Amino acid sequence: MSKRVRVRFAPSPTGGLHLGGVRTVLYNYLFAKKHGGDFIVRIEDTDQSRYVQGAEEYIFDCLRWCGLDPDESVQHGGKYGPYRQSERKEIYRKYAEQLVKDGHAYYAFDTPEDLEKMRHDFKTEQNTSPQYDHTIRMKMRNSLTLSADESRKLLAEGTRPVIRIKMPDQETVSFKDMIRGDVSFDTSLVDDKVLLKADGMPTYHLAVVVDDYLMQISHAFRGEEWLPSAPVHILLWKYLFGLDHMPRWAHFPLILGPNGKLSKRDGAKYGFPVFAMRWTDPKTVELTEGFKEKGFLPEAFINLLALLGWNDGTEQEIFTKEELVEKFSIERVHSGGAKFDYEKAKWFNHEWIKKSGVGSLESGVRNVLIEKGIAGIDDVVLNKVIGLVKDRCSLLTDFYDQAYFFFKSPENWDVDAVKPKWNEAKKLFFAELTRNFELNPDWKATVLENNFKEIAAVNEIKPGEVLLPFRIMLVGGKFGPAVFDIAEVLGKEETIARIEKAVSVF
RNA sequence: GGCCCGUUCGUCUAAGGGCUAGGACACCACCCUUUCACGGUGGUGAUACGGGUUCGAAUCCCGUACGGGCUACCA
Repeated sequence: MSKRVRVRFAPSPTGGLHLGGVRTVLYNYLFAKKHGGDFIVRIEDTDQSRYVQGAEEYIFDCLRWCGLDPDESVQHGGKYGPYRQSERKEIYRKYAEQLVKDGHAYYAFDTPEDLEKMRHDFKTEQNTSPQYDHTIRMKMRNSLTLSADESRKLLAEGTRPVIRIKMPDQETVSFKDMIRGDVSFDTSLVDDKVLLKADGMPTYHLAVVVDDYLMQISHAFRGEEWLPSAPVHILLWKYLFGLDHMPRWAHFPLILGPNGKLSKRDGAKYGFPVFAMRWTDPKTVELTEGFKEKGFLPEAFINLLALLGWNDGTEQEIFTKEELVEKFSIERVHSGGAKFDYEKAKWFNHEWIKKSGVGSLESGVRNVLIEKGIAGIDDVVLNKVIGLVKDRCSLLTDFYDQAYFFFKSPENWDVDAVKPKWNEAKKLFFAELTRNFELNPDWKATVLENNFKEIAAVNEIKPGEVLLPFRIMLVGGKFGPAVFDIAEVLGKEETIARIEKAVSVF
């Protein structure tokens, strides 16, 4: 039977698509693709008050950039739609009422104030946060405690009830997590979760079960933060559709920041991005850069995320997406949380830049240079430059620091490195060098190097003494790739111009 | 507080009863390089603690500690 794997997203204002989210998508995607199944993305806009315009598109943009496009979604279509939760409202109500009819759920009329009072009144040292559970449900206002007449009266008055699951007392619910093995819960310690809210929208708990059934989901993998509510979902499966149809579950470990949990809110505070792509907080209009803007390649991004909590058992660390699909196995995903290490992330990107062909880096590098104000970039020159400097760039944005001097003549020179040993003999050498370069018909690095050394020999100067000044003339400092390669790319006119300009300053 | 999950170098991890606990990032040293990187070689560095089970435990069991998650008409 073909596998159908889904991942769910809430377009909420709490933040952009963060590392953990992308990794969850990635593992779901890899599993689906490995088994020739369908990868489905669901949008959870159950809480309309939190819904943010644009967040949905943002999520799909991120997935597109990562190369993790779904087979089915609100954007991609599919035959199990609608794929947006708010368009499935009536479906959820039907199942919630079915549960009430079967005695597995009940209407609750408690107001937010009632609930607050309950949490206050029942709070003790042993129980610091009381829950709406089997011990107190009979002390609240719901269809279990009120008579039919009283309920009808409340409804007539316009009170909109919620539907809560009636958790059984003293039952053990267990399931086999594909990563953790057997996990079990005592139902008396789980509260009566709201299934259908007063506004008629379902909570995650109802929606996830109903949708997974109707959409014939075979596997559902999510973050570890969902583990405590698993018993609710399992019970709903049991009551509504039977455990035989329940998808296989796996709960991924969390990705941690330097001091504990990785918070979406803290965005850029860590000194490294936490989002896949730039996210603008709609409330504060605060803009947070993502891995894309920081100069990561999408191939490197999914590679490093895949290895944060999974490995194939060999010592291989660099994987293409195709290799990941082939080698991924859910059983090899770790159960422990992983702390994110930005240094290692940059190493992955560096490896990918080195591995990438000049052509595939071209547009990304061009954008970086344009953003830094370098205009009129020649294609041929850009390609040569990328080939020359890509081994020394960890991030796409490093290309500016490593290559700006190909496009901008130096304004300042590291004169301290030249001046102390600068003399007439060297001046003469460079005068002769420019004359030689002017007449040079074959502007190639190797030719330039030979001529350079010959002139040095004739002038009885060690090449080493004039090599560093030459470099500083061309780029301004003690950095960059091999000097003669730089000169070749710069071209005859520019090289000579830079030498003459610098000589006049030294 | 209660419940659940977890714990191997600083970090990501390998080793699922059996050689000196392996690799990668970071760090340090040396080599290469008439700049800086890349690269190469080597080095420092870990089984949280205490009990069991076993000829033998990082590995299985129990307890403790620590970390994380959940405890909303959020997801």
